[in-house]
Amino acid sequence: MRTMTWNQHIVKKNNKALVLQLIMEKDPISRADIAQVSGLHKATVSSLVNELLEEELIFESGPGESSGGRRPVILHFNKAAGYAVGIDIGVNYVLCVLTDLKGNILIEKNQLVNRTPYPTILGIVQNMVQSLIDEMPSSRYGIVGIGVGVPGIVNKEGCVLLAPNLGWTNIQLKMDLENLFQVPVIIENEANAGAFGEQQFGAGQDYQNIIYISAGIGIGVGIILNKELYQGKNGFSGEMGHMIIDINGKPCSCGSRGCWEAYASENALLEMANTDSLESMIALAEDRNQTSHKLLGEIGTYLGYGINNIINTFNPDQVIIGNRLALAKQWIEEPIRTTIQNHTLAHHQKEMRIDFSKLGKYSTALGVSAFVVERFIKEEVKTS
Amino acid sequence: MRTMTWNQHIVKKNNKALVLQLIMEKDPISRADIAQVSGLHKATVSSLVNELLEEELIFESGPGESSGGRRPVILHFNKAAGYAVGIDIGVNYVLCVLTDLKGNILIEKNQLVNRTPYPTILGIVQNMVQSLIDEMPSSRYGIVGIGVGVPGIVNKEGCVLLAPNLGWTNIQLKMDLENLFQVPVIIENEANAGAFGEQQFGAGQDYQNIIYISAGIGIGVGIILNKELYQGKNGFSGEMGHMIIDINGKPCSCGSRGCWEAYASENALLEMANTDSLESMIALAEDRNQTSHKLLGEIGTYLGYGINNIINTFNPDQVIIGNRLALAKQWIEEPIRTTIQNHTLAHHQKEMRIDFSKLGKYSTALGVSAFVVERFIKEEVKTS
DNA sequence: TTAGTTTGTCTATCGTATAAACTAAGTTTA
DNA sequence: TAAACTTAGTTTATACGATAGACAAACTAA
Repeated sequence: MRTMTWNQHIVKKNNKALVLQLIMEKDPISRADIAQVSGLHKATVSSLVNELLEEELIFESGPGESSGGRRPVILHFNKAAGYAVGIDIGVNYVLCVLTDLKGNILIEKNQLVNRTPYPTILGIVQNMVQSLIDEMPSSRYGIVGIGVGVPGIVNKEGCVLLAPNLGWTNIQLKMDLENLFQVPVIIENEANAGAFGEQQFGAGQDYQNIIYISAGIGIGVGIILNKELYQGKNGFSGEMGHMIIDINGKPCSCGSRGCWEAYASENALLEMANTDSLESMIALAEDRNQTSHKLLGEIGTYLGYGINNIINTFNPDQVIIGNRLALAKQWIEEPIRTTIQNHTLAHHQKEMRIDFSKLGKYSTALGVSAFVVERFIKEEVKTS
Repeated sequence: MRTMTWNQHIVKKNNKALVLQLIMEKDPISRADIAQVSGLHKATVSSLVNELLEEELIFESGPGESSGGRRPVILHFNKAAGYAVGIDIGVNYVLCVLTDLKGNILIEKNQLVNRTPYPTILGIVQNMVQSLIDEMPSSRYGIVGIGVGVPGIVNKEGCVLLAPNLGWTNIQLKMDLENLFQVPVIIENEANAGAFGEQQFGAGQDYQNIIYISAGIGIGVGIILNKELYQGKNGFSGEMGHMIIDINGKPCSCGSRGCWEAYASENALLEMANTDSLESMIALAEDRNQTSHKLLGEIGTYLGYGINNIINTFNPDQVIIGNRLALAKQWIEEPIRTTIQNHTLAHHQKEMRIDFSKLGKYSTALGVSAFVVERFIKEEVKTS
């Protein structure tokens, strides 16, 4: 056992990370501002900033506005120092984005697929990533990594243990992609990635404890506590789609009964409606079709039951509803809120926000891209 | 805004805390061992140890066994440097313990109460604590604090917002006790405290992510993630007793329907059995009374449903069942395990432990006492 | 002009961890 | 039994990073 030990190197590393983080967050910022806001001495800031300049993680632009004395030198985060690839593998699509270090999408590739055996998907991914790399502008660090979001159970070693809707078991996705592209690869569950995406760039930027509900064909949940993703012992946390909300309820494909996702997922909706597309349901509802309206409302209510459980469990700052069912916001928001009001403990409702995804279909891809960038920054600041 | 900044003082503080923690954990330990296991240089260890000796947080005993050279000086944690008071306020009792800094109980006071208006309870607590203080051995730091576990919703400012089974609302318990005894006071939800108690001294000592189920008159849950208590935004986390497990189920006192504690708590059991004591139910079961046996089994099954939800949500290392229903371990363990096996996702079951409380009725009192000690140690190491 | 202010750098100093020499006290070996 | 080796712990010198404060640069205000 070798416990965490503390020395000056750690101090420097952390201060450097702090300075960089401040520059990233408040982009046009001067050395003096950093010193004031961080509490570090201006000499310390100066030396750390100079190192970051040499590493091209930041750059200077001309002098800024004077506030009664010498004009400050304005610093910027060099979001183009490298690029990250974020991939969202869905049941009938693969979405692939190239982002800069701030999560802006530069290039986007989207491909529909009808069958999902692993070799097929791996081939598609390989082609998409290769074409992103070919089109990518040149930069100091190039591709800093590849992130992939998968609708299934992923362990901490980047192996997809089970993705029922893709028909995958024990897929060594991380290993395969690292062999193909020789860059760090991060594999995450799609809901975990979506949670991180919304927390970094979307609806959850101002909050500490966020539960993100990925309500699609199934339901998965991403748990952000104290701004960090909680993964559980093996990385399997958030399988709340298989939370029992009806002990005598209908059987679920997982072998249990009364699971939340058997009532509140897109699949459940389509089954109830006996139709085959969420979009057509929404179109019908917009045409004032009473049945569609009612069914969407029921889905909202069922979602509300599960969210009640989430709120009473986690006492979060915010619950974010994302993925496909967020498209039906107009029809499900009201029943969700009503259900919460009627069931959830009063103290837990105070100051608690329920929001819908802001990133839409990009939540997952941007989330994994952000994981990649985070790892890169941590590694870069450390080794110098 | 003043962000966390890093300097040498922090380094020293953390290293000192690390050294102290190692001494606490591996009690008979030498300076050389600490250096090896921590990775710190032996000179550093030596100087930190000397400071801790001056503060009387540790002490030396004679030389230990030689391992081929000079004999090491054995260091011990001075568990008698001060004492903590842990109080568990239940619906019909107040339990009050005096512990040393390692959580050993020196004195214990137990008092049954039949009604629980706040002034009455406060008076009882005051008397009990005062007599503990009177009987307490003298020590360098004396009483380092008082911790109280309460069956209700406690905010982070130590105010009991709601304790339905005690009939309390908005009780300024922390303030009142600090005024009475002039020492730091920590108020916590009973389940949170129990979780911490079991993690520190009981069934959960070897695990990182633990969910402790306090199954008593109601059900509360304490959440330990990465060895730390998770409290949520306001401190209200873990109200999983009011997780809906049956959407069309029976009404609960909270105003909702189908709450877990309406099915799996002691209250639920007594209602089903139409009797008034868990102990008599258990006695009957031991006399091979079929009805009692069956009812206890049903409670086990219902507990299992909720634990299923917990495991799928948190992917914990361990679930600990504590409080009153743990007394019925013999009758409920089997149905719990069967329910999990039949419902919970297979990957989540692997390496997952389900255990029963080891501290019994002391979980909560020892938990709050441990909170107090933790705060004291952190404070002591910092200021020097 | 001149004085004051703000930004940023440079130099000296301080605090902490570390390396290495050293002392202390044992064990092993010839 | 003495010499060589081992291990424990301390002392002294050094390295490294943050900080304080002096300083220079570049601006504003009067």
